[in-house]
Amino acid sequence: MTTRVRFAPSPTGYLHIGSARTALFNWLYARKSGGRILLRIEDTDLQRSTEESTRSILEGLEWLGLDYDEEIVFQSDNAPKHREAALRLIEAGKAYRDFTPKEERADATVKQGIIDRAREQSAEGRNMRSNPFRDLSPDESAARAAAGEPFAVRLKVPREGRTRFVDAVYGEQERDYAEIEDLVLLRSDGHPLYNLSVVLDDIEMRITDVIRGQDHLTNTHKQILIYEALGALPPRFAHLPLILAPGGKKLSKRIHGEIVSLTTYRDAGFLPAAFRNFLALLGWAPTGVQFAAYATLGNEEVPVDERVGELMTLDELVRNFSLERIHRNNAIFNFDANNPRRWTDDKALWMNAEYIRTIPFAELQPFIKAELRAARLWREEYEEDEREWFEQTVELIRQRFHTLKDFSEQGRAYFSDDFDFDPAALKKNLHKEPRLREWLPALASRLEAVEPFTAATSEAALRAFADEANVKAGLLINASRTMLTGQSVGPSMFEVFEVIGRERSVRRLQSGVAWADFAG
RNA sequence: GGCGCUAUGGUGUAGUUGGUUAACACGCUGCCCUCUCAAGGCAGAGAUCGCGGGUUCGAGCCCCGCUAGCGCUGCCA
Repeated sequence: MTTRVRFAPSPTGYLHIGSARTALFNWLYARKSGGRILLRIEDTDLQRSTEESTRSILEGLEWLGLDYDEEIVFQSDNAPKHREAALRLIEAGKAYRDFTPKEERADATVKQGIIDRAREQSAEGRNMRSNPFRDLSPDESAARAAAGEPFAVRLKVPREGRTRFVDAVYGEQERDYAEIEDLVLLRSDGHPLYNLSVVLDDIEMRITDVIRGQDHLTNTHKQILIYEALGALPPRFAHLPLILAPGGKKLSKRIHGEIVSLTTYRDAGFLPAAFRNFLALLGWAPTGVQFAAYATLGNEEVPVDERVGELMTLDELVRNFSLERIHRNNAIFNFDANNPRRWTDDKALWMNAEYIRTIPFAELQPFIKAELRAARLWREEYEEDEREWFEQTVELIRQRFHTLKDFSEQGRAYFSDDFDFDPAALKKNLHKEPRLREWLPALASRLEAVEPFTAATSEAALRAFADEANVKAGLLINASRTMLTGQSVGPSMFEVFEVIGRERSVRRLQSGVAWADFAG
């Protein structure tokens, strides 16, 4: 039987990084086993579901490079079928009508209310089968319903027995029926509830393996009960450990903000491959990852079998993936909201930088193009006449960049004459030595005569000039860096000269802008 | 409260059927390289493997107890 898995997010917000990882693992498993991965939008909670959220989920998946097979299923479309199924369960004696009036609950306090009630009930020894309508005669039940009395439909959980299943990650699971309430299948307003809808849809979509967050582990027993009531065979289950915030707390939008949203990483200049790689390593690792990351991603000279580092291409992830290697303990996503340098997990940041400086230029190019275009720095020539120059420049600057944003921010001066000077750089490299105001234009004149204009020749010219003026070359070098790029840090200055070119270099060295607000 | 799950340095992880000084990556510190900053190289700090018992010649790996964290416990998903 072909493996069929599904990713089933509820569209009640952006795509959470935990959900993104669930999607990734489902995708990896499907591709590894030559099966199919389906997408189902669980929008049964009409109040909270939004189309915008659905769009953002689709965008997120696309960004991560996770495609899906077959048509998207919208769970709400199946609501009528789910309702009928619940009603049939009543006919079959597997469920019953509960005429208890609906209890209204304020959304903000539900959680605490539920815990409080559970605590009380367990203290006085709760009987999960105590609902007075459970044993109402079918005739009376039907009569009251026919008279228009509203009712919810509850599953009639057998009095004696246990559910059991073997989770691919967590192993054997068992639960006594006595611990499971007669769960509601259908609300009194006719809306089918999560557990029912999931089971019905998974059956209809012929899902063979359900891979989802560990928060569903204990609820799986309820779903198994529904499968049994329906006379259907449950799929295999694999639950994933959760991703927690520092301190082991739940990672939530309200407390942690945009850090949990996948789009944040896209917008912050992450390469999808890098973030995907990072996500894959949260709660999973290939056998014996004990080798240092191999030097170059996508380096064909490194035999595939020896690539067991942490840096893996999509193909490698697929090849190495297995449910058995998934951990059982929750992972902590490390970040420090008060530290801009560590706004997100260190390792994610490192991995992105690693990808940016090591993937083949051709793979990186489209992302840089998009970034420069967004910053209005892109020129079509970069793909035609100036293609070589563009590649040389990118190769030079990407070595020390961490995100795609750096290409339009720190790297702005390479693509535009309109760039800002870092005040700290001005102070440190220029204003400290007023004589630079004379030296730099003089240096510019020397450079004008250099032929050809390359890193080597510009270096020779600069060093000769330094000797004659009796200044340290380093002083001129650092000053030039600031004049040419606006910054105090960057690639080797002579490489920068070559890439910026004679004309622009000379102009920038002669420019007075950097001295504009210099008082001394 | 009940039930379930988990527990290796700050974080992510490796630790094969129990066997010598607990491994890798990120981060951190120092040095080298050097025109700056990265990268890279070298060196280093950081873990009594949650705690307490037990089995064993020997336990991070097995057993028991405890603790902590997380999850579920809804006419939310």
